[in-house]
Amino acid sequence: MSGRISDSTVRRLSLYLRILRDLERAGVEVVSSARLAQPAGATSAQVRKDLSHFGSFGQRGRGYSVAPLVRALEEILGLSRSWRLALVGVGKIGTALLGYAGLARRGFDVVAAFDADDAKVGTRAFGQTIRCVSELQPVVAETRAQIGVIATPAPVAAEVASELARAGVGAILNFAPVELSEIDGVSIRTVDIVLELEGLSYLLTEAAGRSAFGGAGG
Amino acid sequence: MSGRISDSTVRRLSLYLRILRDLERAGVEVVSSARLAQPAGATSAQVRKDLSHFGSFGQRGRGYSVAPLVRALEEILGLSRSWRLALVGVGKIGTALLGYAGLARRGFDVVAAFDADDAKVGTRAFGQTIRCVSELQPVVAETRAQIGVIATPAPVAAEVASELARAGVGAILNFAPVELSEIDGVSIRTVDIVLELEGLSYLLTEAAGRSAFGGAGG
DNA sequence: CTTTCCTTGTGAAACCTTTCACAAGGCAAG
DNA sequence: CTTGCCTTGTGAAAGGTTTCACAAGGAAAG
Repeated sequence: MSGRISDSTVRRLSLYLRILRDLERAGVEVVSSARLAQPAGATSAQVRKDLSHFGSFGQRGRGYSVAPLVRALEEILGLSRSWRLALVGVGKIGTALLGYAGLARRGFDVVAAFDADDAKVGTRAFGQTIRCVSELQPVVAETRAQIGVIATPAPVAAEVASELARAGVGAILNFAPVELSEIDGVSIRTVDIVLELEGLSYLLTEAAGRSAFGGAGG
Repeated sequence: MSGRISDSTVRRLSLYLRILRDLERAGVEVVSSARLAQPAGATSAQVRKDLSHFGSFGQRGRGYSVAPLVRALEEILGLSRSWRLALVGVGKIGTALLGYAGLARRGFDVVAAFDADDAKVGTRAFGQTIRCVSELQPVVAETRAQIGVIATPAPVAAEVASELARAGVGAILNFAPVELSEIDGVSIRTVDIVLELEGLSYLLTEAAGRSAFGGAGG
């Protein structure tokens, strides 16, 4: 078992965990790979293969015991602990993140918030005092935040990313619409809303083309 | 050329387009696949392969003319027009989206906003009057929104999705933390922040394990 | 016109992910 | 204990994406 695990597998594991927690709350004790796959939009074989990378969690002829599998997935994903987040950029998206109670509930605690705007620095928002970005390095180091969240305008995102890296974060979640170049020892994920919309635009355009020239119409 | 284009190819095309627009603004007239690949985090071969699915846009020995390639990509991605968005859920994320000027600038216009909270219904936010979700179907149909954006709590997201579909949208961008089941004729993309953070949690945990038991430490 | 230097477009190869299909094994009923 | 049913875990096959490597072709210099 366990070599290098693909990104898509890890994504699905998160999804399975979410579904399993719902089942646990609903009092379900045992679940089959098929039942787990359905709401995840996966196949039963995929569920079994994904889990098999980490061990044997099921029982043949019976299925998976929900509670132990929840604990196992939490362990695998590193969710049996909590993580400290440093948020950079308290604009619209940053504020939405600060106010999103779901983060803390799932073990992601914002421990510091930064902005470059002097009008915002020193004010409080959702329990955080906003600090100046010039303090980023010492404050992030001191709070030992492990994950940096970038919600700044695109032009400064790269600079902020390398400051976060130097301050010691091991991972960055980037909401700025730029592809950040790799930083050694730091895992980066970018969430790009415009990119998602453009992807949908492509699919809509393609569908329109098909119905006009190819398919059965509609 | 052109069969079924993969999601990752479309994503990269969006990225290329963004980079090309920057180059165009900077006065660059010709670009090689290598130069285009670098900021996209791709390889030159990948750029050429991605583009080759749609035709021949370059000139051997020279590269790609920036301006024509920008127009071609806009055409391919369906961005030479604008799209109408219907936003459902004007909470923290919904408000951030409404206030995000970047959307309209790139041709994604919010033409209707809905919420279930009576205290919000009738108020205005960023130029939109918030309407009651009970009006969703007629208003979406009337405004002919092509893309629905779901920024509601998870439990109601599935119901909202099928209402949007019935009202005639062809695509949905979902910010609720649920995997929506497929709807015929509707393309769905989910942006799930907690999932992204959990992915980073996995990578951090894995890295810690490696440095403790395997790697050179640090 | 010839030579040199580039860079594209693209089959083929390598690599990775998903799906298939079935042996292994457990549970329950009789 | 035996039979029938069910579900896992997993090699092998299929399917997809990325990378390689090079022929084809254009530009520029002499």
